[in-house]
Amino acid sequence: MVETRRQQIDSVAGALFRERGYAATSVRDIAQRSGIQGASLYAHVASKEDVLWSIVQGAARRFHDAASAVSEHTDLTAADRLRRMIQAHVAVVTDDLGQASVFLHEWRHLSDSRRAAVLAARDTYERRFRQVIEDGQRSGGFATVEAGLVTRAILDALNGICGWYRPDGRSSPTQIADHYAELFIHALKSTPEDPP
Amino acid sequence: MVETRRQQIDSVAGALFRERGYAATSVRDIAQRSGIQGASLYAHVASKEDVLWSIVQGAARRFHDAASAVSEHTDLTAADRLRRMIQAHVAVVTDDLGQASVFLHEWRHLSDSRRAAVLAARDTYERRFRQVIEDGQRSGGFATVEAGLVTRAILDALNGICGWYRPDGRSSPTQIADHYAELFIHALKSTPEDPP
DNA sequence: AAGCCTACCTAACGTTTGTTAGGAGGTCAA
DNA sequence: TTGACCTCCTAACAAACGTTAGGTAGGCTT
Repeated sequence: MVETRRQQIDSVAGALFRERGYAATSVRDIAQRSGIQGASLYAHVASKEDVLWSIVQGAARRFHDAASAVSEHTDLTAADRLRRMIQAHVAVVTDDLGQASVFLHEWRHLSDSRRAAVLAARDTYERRFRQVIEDGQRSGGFATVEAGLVTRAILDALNGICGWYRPDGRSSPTQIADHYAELFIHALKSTPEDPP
Repeated sequence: MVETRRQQIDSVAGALFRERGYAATSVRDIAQRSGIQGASLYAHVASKEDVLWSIVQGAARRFHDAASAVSEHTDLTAADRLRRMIQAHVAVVTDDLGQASVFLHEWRHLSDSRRAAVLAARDTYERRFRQVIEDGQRSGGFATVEAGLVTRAILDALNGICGWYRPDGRSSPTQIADHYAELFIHALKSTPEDPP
């Protein structure tokens, strides 16, 4: 499949926004790295914000799809579901660092209604994690800790990967995901002092 | 103690940089919220970057001091040291969200040499956490997990507090710190399958 | 060959940005 | 009272910004 110019622009912009932030990236920067002049970008996009929106939407869909695929497996234990959700999240983040990073950090530059839509999507996504933790607490596998705070800790840790992950680094996405899953699941496992 | 205009500017700028990002905050924004006109800011600061640098330096010092105070307690177990470091970190973050957030997220807008200095300070700070984890692994209290990855997870989770903490929220800084400390220390505790 | 469409270039525009320079008013010390 | 200093205001500057408009070249279809 041949990448269209629009797809290239989105990809280039995603990387630049990750490197510099949305506000510190100009349309001339994006165009230059795409191999065209600044104003030529407008043959493909309506506005700078449209590029941001396109990237954010793409990421939102990927995170949503990834989480949905796991959520439907109610036959699994909460621990296994959490593991799979962590694995899915890490996969989405590391598969396109620019896109994920923009979704996680640059959405605030969107105009009001779009920003509200993104926040809603992020809340929905976060609630899926929280639900799994609460399910685990109800079924007794997980300790009765503050589910909201734990959810935040997990997601912030997962989202931080955007900042330091390098494809040529020591750990592969799968290894990172497995380590993180082990860490947080172990953190949540009931101890003898917390009987169900 | 009366706040000087410079201190006010740093404080205001810290909050604005946290809300909007450095690049999307203009000197006119900072001045306006400080109660003066844009160009008047230059009676107090040399440049916009100088404001950023001032904030980043202040935060760097606070994080460093907080961690140093704990590191010196080699009489404590690794778990207790980690607990105290987490508590100290949360205290610094929540005590001045703007300053902490800028140190954690906006430093990349500094010029090259200053940016390098900040990165070095951040690395030093991160290494303190890692050292405690490795000490715990050596003494047997902590599981033999990837210390680097665990350090990243912990710090990313702690740094994420900048984004969602509200002084009028449900949890006080102390509660958050205690929950997070319990979570990560429990995550690191050896299990029966990991004998020392 | 002619016409249409797409994808680009170039020039330009109005706005915003970080910053400089000159001036005025208020305060303080001699 | 005078002079120096500080803190602000205002005007202005050069550069950068996101974007629009007009034009050209190439490819495709009839």
